[in-house]
Amino acid sequence: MNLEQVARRAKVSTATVSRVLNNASVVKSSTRARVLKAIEELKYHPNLHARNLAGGKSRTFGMILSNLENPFFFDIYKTVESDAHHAGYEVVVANTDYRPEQLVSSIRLMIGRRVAGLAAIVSEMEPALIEELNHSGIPVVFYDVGAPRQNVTNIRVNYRRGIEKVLDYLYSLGHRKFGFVGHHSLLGPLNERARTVMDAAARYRDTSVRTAADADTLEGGRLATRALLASGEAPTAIVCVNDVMAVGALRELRERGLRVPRDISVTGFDNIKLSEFCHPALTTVHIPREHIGHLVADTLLAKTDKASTAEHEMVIDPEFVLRDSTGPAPER
Amino acid sequence: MNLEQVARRAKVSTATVSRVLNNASVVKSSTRARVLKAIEELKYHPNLHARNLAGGKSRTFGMILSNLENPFFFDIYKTVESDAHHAGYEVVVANTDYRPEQLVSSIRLMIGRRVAGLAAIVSEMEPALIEELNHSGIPVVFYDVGAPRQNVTNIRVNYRRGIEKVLDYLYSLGHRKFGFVGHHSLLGPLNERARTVMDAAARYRDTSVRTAADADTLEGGRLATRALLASGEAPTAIVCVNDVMAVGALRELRERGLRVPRDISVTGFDNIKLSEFCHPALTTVHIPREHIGHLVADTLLAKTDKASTAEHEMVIDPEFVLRDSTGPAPER
DNA sequence: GATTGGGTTGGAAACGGTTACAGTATGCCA
DNA sequence: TGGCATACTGTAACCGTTTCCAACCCAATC
Repeated sequence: MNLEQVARRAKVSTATVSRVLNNASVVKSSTRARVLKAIEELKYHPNLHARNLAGGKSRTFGMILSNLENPFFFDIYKTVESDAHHAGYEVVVANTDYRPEQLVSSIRLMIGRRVAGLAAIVSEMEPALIEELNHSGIPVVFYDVGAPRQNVTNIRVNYRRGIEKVLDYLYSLGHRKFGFVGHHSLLGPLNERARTVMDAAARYRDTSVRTAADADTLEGGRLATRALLASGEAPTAIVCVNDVMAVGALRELRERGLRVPRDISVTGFDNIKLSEFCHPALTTVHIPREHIGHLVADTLLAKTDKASTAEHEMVIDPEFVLRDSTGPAPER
Repeated sequence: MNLEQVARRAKVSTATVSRVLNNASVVKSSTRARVLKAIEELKYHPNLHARNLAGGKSRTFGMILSNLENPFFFDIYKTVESDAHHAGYEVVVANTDYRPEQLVSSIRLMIGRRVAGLAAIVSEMEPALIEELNHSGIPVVFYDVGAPRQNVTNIRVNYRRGIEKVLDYLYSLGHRKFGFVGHHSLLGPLNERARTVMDAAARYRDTSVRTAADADTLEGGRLATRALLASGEAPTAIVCVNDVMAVGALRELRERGLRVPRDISVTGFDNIKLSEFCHPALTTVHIPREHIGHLVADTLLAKTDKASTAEHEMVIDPEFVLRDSTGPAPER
């Protein structure tokens, strides 16, 4: 089922069929009709691999994400996909599950596919990989990764500011003992997130912080919280690295008969839809995922369409969202 | 950056480089080393399009889902992806958002990609599309779609049984007025799900059912519940088409000061992780998504590897899961 | 020393499209 | 009637691989 068969059936050359398919240049309308009829009759579907190979172009963006199950990543993906689709591009996704080797193989795959652009929304990235990508000549957008480089746009969220807003608020409510619930990939020595909490808390002389980590899931949040409570004196406020884990934390606390926020306060991060629907609704920090998605899509499209005029670094300031999971520190 | 350049650098022919890449047949180890070195130095990445074209095979499965955001679909996807990856295949996903035209274009795209197999986990599918797929010769696995056909395996969940279990239980608790929260795509005339509720409820003379529908999201569940409560006498139990919408329902009820399950009962469907983590934990129906995922992956792999010996129809029986969101019907 | 044959390697034809370029037909004008 | 745009359409090279088949090398065998 290839061009030649269609051509034969329509009694034209493959070139003409190709022209009809790309509805480019001029084809006599009677010929076009004949070709379309043949395509229809044969249920012909052009081979995309051949097209990409011959055409040299790719109308496909790649997107690599740490955890598509987390609405934070999903929302970004969805926006990018929608924008790209609108512009005639399609998007293929890869999920790394926070596994570095998955990241490597996904990137290789994307290069092999000769995608027209790549968005990497992952928490950490080896410099060597960035180098490899750079060398491939594929336009790349990173989210939250180190130093910007040529051909690479970096979008970063001022995570530190967000955490500080949370801690300031909790401090003002009288909280002095904080617990931090994170996930493994965020607690590596290179990662700034856990450190941010420590640093921010350190601004106040009289505070203490303990941390526990697990996977980036509901269950993970629950287990981390359990670990946190099992070790030493209980905190009066639990700061979670994201909303999903915070919901897991809520569940563990409820099970232990602790009432939120009366007995203990909890905060999330990201402001995913669920944070508004769980009980109690989460005090959290809003990260404008749609905005980020548009930014990513715009950047990719701009980079492929013409010489890049796009910014090379964009910083986004997160917003504090007050809901029902935080309250005054209980008296002792 | 193509085979030829690598070949030139390693002073061999392209055929040899290809052999090294596919580590097939025999290549003298000294030659292989030379080639690998050249590949490394040039940061060469084989062009997958060319590979697929020349090789005629594709090591890629396609997967089309109604709503990847819903953990129900995501869990199936994840299992398939993992199994496929294990067997050396990759998976490309497409999300239809329940939009028929998206489904059509996704299928066309998959055919164009010449995927080695396709899993369509979508709620409805035009016969003409099935025909088109069949004609393409691509092995296909459907979930929950009409009559089985040649080259097509169908996996279906006995949804009716699940709903019946829920209604029987609620009935035994004294409930007589049910509300049904569904979503648009499931309320079409062709769809059996809404009807299932009606039918099952009709077995009891003294019941009444009203329905409301919205999208397959937290917000949708909330709005549908609101619509349900706004119209006439309130039901004593709300049966939701899936867990996500049920969590949305819980939220709306809480906001109205209705306590679950004291004032009103709520049930979900699917048994996603969240149903255990929300408050109150949802009484629901378990659908073995991992099992389904393995089934899908196994079927696809079996179909591509050899002549299909796979079943052509598999039916899965769902299990009732009792939790905290259901209780006796309140006295009037 | 010629023959044989296994282990390696190279040449070149696909795979299914795109596209630059050349060719043909048609209509219009001088 | 010949010349010449103009509007289509066909020919064939090329995109980057795989793979069949032939060729080569070299040691073992006769």
